[in-house]
Amino acid sequence: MIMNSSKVRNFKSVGSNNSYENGTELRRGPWTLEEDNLLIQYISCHGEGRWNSLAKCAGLKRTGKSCRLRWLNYLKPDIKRGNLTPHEQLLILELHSKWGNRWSKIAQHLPGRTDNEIKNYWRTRVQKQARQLKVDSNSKKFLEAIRTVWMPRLMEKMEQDSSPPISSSPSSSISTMETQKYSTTSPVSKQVPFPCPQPDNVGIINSSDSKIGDNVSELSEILGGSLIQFENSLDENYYYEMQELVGQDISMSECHVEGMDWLGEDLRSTFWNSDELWEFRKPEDFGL
DNA sequence: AAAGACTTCAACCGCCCGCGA
DNA sequence: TTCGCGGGCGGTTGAAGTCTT
Repeated sequence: MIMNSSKVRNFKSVGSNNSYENGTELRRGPWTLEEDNLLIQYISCHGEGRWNSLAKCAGLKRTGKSCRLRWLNYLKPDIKRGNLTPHEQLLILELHSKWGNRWSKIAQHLPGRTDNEIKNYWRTRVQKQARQLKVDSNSKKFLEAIRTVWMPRLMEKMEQDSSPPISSSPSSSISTMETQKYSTTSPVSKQVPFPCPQPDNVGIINSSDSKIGDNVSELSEILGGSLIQFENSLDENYYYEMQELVGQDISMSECHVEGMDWLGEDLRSTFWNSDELWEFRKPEDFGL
């Protein structure tokens, strides 16, 4: 895709330090179609790398860094455009919980997605929710919320998108079982508001011939089995830990904190974008 | 319909690291 | 050993688009 010309930014003029030795002014700001073509053609002939000399040789009045960024984030043929799929969002949430702001590392596990895109997603979607909840996006409570609300919803969405409507085959039962582990409506997940990573957990997820099974086993592989077997969390000690953490009573049967329904009916009925997932985004809904 | 507020995301910046001379 | 360069990374910016009042 070529630069959207309707979104042209009027960058401030380039300062004296932004020029070649020969006095040629360097361009900044949005790339033109012509520049994109120059870059694409040059790379297709000579390959990537040596970005500074590449910029000069290709006749681009850009810094090497700018060329590199334009290529990697926008022009590279395998770049995937468009909204992140639920599976990709789930991966980002999980991998971020594991690695933090290591965007490029996270991006390595999302083919066609760039670190910049993932970083933007995190800042615009995830951190936005944290702001609305008036919690730090790295706080334990917010991470809980991600795990107990957002991720189960993503799993549900993944299943919705990928599973055949009804089937009595063994593979579909695996898919259903998998969904139950994250589903907000399943008895199990309702009882477990806060699955913590347990590295020793194995095989939460059976591989199956269904798409969701593939996605999930991929996740499991990437995360080294750190996804949670929700059943494990039914342990009483865990339950009390959770109580202490939230500082309120949690009903084991309803995933319900006194005075607040973690996953109220309204929420359960709302789909699908991430904002909808957080319909109850008022801080008090989290006891914050 | 208009104006202001908010969101998105491409692009830039500065820091850091590795490598070769 | 040190210096310079290339490249990678995470954080930040800001114009355009969208939403809300």
